[in-house]
Amino acid sequence: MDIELSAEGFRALGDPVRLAIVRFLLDQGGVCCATPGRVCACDIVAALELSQPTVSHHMQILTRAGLVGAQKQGRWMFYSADPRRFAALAEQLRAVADAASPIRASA
Amino acid sequence: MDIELSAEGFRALGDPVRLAIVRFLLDQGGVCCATPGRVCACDIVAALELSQPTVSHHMQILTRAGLVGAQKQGRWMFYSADPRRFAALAEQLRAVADAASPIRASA
DNA sequence: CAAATAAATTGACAAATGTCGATCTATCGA
DNA sequence: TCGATAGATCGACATTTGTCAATTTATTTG
Repeated sequence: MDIELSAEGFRALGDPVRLAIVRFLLDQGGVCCATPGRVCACDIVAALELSQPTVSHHMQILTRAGLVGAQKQGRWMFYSADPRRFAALAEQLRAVADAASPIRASA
Repeated sequence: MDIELSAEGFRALGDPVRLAIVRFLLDQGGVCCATPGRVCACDIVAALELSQPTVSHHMQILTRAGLVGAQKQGRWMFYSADPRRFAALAEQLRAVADAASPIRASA
């Protein structure tokens, strides 16, 4: 319901690189150190061919927006998409779609 | 499916002012010249207390992203949220939520 | 402890973004 | 035709954003 919070979520998704990262998190193609359902930062760097600081920056934005969970394990940071947050944002858009439906209660 | 296109949609939603505009489009509280289901730019300027050029700019972003439809009628521009686009984006987020579900097929 | 590795932080910089005042264009009404 | 009004466009400006090289921090291993 909080507009500022929702905007942060959508803004985090409003970048092609970050959408690609999210997609990669789902694919989690079992690269070097991937555990089922989790992907480490190094995998993302390797897969998307971006510099390590750039990936770190994007992950910070995604985690701060609550879209991605981070979990440190030894040297590695494991990331995973948080289904609840995605579901919540999906719900909001669905609500707009329904409210904006051409079939509207005429006054 | 097109990442660049999706990113444009989410980016357009990633601003508190534009979210407020979308919400206002749904409320369409029957201000000065509002027709049921449509709101003119002047209503938005009045309601959100932004300058007219600023509103014009935001509406351009929303329409370019396909989230809002624009229709000129006489002196007025009527805007309305496009349910299809919102539904499409909602679907994408829902798909991520489902794919990222903690209950995953173990290999 | 020392070398190596994963990731965060810092500093820099170009590009994009949000905002407004001023102006221009189009349309309506007298 | 003229004045008023709705909205777009232009120009400017500060802020934010995306990116990387260089450095720092933390952890594992020889």
